[in-house]
Amino acid sequence: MGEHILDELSWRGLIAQSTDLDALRRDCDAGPLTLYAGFDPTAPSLHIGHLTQIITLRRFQRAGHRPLALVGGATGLIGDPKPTAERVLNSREVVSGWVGRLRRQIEPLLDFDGPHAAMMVDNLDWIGALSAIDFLRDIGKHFRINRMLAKEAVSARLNSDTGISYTEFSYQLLQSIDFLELYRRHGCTLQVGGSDQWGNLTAGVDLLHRVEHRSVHALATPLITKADGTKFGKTESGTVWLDPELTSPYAFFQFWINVDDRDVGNYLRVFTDLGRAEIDELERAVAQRPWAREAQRALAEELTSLVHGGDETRRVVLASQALFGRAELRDLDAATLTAAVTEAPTGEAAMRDQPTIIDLLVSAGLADSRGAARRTVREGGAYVNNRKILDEGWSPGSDDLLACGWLVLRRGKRHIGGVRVQ
RNA sequence: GGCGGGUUGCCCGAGUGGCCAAAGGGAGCGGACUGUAAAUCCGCCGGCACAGCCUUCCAAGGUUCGAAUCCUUGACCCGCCA
Repeated sequence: MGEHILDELSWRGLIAQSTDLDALRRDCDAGPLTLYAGFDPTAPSLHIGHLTQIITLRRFQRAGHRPLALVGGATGLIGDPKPTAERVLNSREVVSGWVGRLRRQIEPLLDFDGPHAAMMVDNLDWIGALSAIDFLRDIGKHFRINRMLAKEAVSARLNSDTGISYTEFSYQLLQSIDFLELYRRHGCTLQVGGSDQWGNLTAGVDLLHRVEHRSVHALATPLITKADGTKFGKTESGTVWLDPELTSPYAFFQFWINVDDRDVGNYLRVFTDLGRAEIDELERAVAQRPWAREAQRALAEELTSLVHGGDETRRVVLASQALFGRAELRDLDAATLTAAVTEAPTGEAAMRDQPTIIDLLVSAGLADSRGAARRTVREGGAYVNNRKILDEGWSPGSDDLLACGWLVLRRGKRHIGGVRVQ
C-alpha cells in the first residue's frame, strides 16, 4: 500500500477544513470507511468545479474506502441559499431529468464493482417520503434557530432587501438529514464537500452527534483559484461543463491547455492522478522550457481522458496538433483534416459567391459581425491556412482549398475555425 | 402614505438642448514580446452596402429646425420621514 489517503490529500492541497483529522485517520485505518459527497441538480450538467469532489471520492475509493455519490433529487427541489438572491424553483420534471443526467455523468468516474463498490443514491428516496410532522419532530427539534441564522449565506440574505424564504432557510436541515440517513443505511461516517459547504457539512455532523451519539467526520476541499484572481472554470463563452453537448471535448481540452503557468502545478496536484515525482518534473519543465507547455499538455490530456475517455482525447489531441502545430496543413489527408477542423467551430460557403475573408470569418463563427471581422483583418489577426490575410477584399481561389474544400481560419493566436467551400 | 434621488453601451460611470455613437475605468479582442501562459506597451471595442448611412442612452407619447439632455405618463430601484 502506498501513502495514507489523508497524507496524499494533504500534499495535493485538497484539505481546506476538517473535523478532527486524527480521529478520521484512526477510522480510515480501522477498515473501509464509507463516505459521500452530494451534487445538487441545479443545471443539466456538472461543471469542472464539481470535479474536485468527484476526484476526492475516487481517491478514497482507490485507497480502499467506499464512496457514495449522492444526487440531490430532493435538495435540488429546494435550493441551497445563495448569499445574493433567492433561487427560482425548477419544476419536478426538470429536476428529475437533471438528476438522471448527473447520475450518468458521475457513473463512469467511480468504480461500481468490486469490494469497495461505489453506490449512487438520491435523497428524494428518503426526504420525499418524510412527513412534515416527522420532519419537525425528529429533525427540526435538534436545530437551534440561533445557529442557523449565523450561517454566512443566511445572514447575508437577512441583511439584504431580498430576505430569505422559509424554503431556502430549511435547506441546511435537509442536507443534514442526508448524512444521518446515509449513516443509518450504509454506515457512512464522512462527508466531503467544497469549503463553501462547510456550514452544511458540520450541520450534518452535529445532527448525527445529537441523534445517534456518534462522532462522524467532515472534510472540505478548497475553492480552486486562479493566479490572476478571476473565477476558476469560466471562459469567454461561459462555464466549462462536463457534458460534451454543452462544452465540446475540444473546447474542454483547450481550456486546460490554456491554463496559466502559475496555476498548472496546483491543478495537476488537485485534478490528476499523477504522482509527486511526475508533477515535480512537470513543474521543472514549466520553469525551464515554458514554451513546450508540457505541464499544460499533461493536464489537458489527463482530464480530457477522465471526462471524455481515451478515444475522444486522442481525436482532440490530434486535432490540436494539426491546427496549432507547424505541420503543413496541405500535407494532411482528408480524414485527419476533417476530423481536426470539425472539432473547432465550422461554417460553409459557396465558391460561386466569391466569399471574402470577411464572409469567411463570420461564417466560421470567429467574428460576431462583419465589422468585427473587418477589424480583425485591419489589426493583422486574420489567417487562412496559417497565412496572414491583410486585404479585406481577399477571396480564396480554388488552389487555396485544402482536402474536401476546407479552409482553416484563424483569428489571433488561438481562435480556430473552419469553412467548407463548395 | 409623504418628500427627494436615480434608471446611459458587456459591467462601473461621466454627460443637463446641437461640437454625442456618447468622456473615463474595467472586462473583452488584435498586435509586439522565443509559448494556444503572465506581465507590459500599442491599437480596437453598436450595426451596415463603412470618407456615408442606420439603430441606441428604462418604456411610450410630446415640445423643438434639432433631445441621452426639456415636458407628460408608466415601470423599476434607492434614500429620508410616517
